[in-house]
Amino acid sequence: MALDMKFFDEMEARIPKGKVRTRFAPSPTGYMHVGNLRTALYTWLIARHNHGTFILRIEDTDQGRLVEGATDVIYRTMAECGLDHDEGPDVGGPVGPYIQSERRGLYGKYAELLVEKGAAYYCFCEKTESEEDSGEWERADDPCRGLSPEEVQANLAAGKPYVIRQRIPHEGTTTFHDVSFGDITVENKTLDDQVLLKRDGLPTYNFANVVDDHLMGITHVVRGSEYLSSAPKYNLLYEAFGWDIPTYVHCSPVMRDQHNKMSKRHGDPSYEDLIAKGYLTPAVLNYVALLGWAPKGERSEQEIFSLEELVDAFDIAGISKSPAIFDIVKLDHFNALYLRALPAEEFAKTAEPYIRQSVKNPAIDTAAIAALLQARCERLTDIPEKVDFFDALPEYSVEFYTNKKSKTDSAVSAAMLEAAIPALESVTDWTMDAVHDALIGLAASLGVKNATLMWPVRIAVAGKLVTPGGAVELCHILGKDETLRRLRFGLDMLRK
RNA sequence: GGCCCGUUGGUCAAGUGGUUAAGACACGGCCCUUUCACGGCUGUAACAUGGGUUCGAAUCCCGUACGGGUCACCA
Repeated sequence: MALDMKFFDEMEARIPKGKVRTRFAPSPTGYMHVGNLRTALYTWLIARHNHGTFILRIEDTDQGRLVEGATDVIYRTMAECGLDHDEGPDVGGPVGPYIQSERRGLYGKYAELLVEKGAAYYCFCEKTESEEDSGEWERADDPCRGLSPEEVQANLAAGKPYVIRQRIPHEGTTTFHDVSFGDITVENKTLDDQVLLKRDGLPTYNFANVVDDHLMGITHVVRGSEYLSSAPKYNLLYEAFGWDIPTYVHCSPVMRDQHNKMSKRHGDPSYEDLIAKGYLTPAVLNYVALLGWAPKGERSEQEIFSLEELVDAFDIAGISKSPAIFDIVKLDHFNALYLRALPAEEFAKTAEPYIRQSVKNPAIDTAAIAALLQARCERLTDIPEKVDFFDALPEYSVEFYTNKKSKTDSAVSAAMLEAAIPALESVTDWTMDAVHDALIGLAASLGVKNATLMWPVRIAVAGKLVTPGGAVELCHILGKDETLRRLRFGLDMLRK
């Protein structure tokens, strides 16, 4: 069979040169887990830091695992995170198509080219189960490796189904270089003749990657460390084609604990889950960036990074070799920081729906509540539970009135409420200042410390130990009538 | 089992032959405060292990242990 060499030359001619080009290449399996997001981020950062091009490519060579709507999740997540791409299925570009299933014709041609060059061969064997499943570790040479050209032609002519396998040399070693792991050398005999082109004519992940990364002019390949051990085979492929080898950046996995990767199966949160749980996108991105990467040198103490700052600071050398455990508690901390850094109006707007989940009373000023909440909230989803008492006073225990530091117990609290009620009744203009002055003045005239009066008032109006804001703020937001009603109710309770 | 990789406090991590071994989260204490929180100060806590090399090793070499990855017509 004669290969159309002009075709290959034309493909070569399309490849952009000279600029950094990176790609995020997810499989549309319907779930953007944290490790994926981190890979996307790092890949994007390398492109942006170097004023290069960022490409989105969809790897859908496994028809069996396709999930409906999965590509939309990818597009949406990338857009929400601000990880914009310059080339991709939706925006096009010079080296498309950007969906592997639409490139299917290509891979066969390149596989045949490899056969021509002697670096691959046709295999007509039945599908075999994996060695691991069969319990066999020793792998014999594939019988088709030694087929004569005539035998191959005969099988082909007979229409026998086939795959194309890579012909790995039995002798020698292969060394490949990774930016974070350095040089890794393996003996070729430990590598096996992996399938390049599957029986269905679609390429395997490994082969599609090599072909597409080359044809798309990718300069830096960022991927998980699970691909580390197949990397030597890539080198052999690149060498057989006579192509330049891109820079490899392998990243260790994001773990859920010491032993397990983050996974859907374990119920670990995806990006979308985190957002639904009340985390802010920039906080998630900031935290994820630091899971396996740290700034070097003088910036090594910085932890808070906007996306722009990351673009500026990101350096491949800072990528860690060892796996990092995802710590939701630290994410909480980052989220709290981002929540607090929001302009007050924006926080109020963001928090409003969460406040309204439990505060239905239209007379209650949600902006005032938001102002109290901003410095005391780690997750937006914590809000409804924190503010539910504004609508309805919860049932609470008299023991709440006893607090050592404030020097209160039931008797003292009763006396305080008894004094507070008339003092607040006489406040005509229910402003924050007026309520404040009335209560502080009362404490002074009673000769008790502020806390001794404030504690029982706060308990009576909120019915909770922990509240957003102090007694004065809560009374002010609740309004005069409701405040007095609750104080009287508390007093009754204490008298029983 | 073979091959490959990794190992600094509970967690994320700085550190590239000479440091009192940063910083952050979490945890404890103190201060501030009308509670909680915020903020400020402060404390506990680490170089897996055994050998080398070196005047000197968290840093370099070898072994051991432990962990991870991979050995699919999945990615």
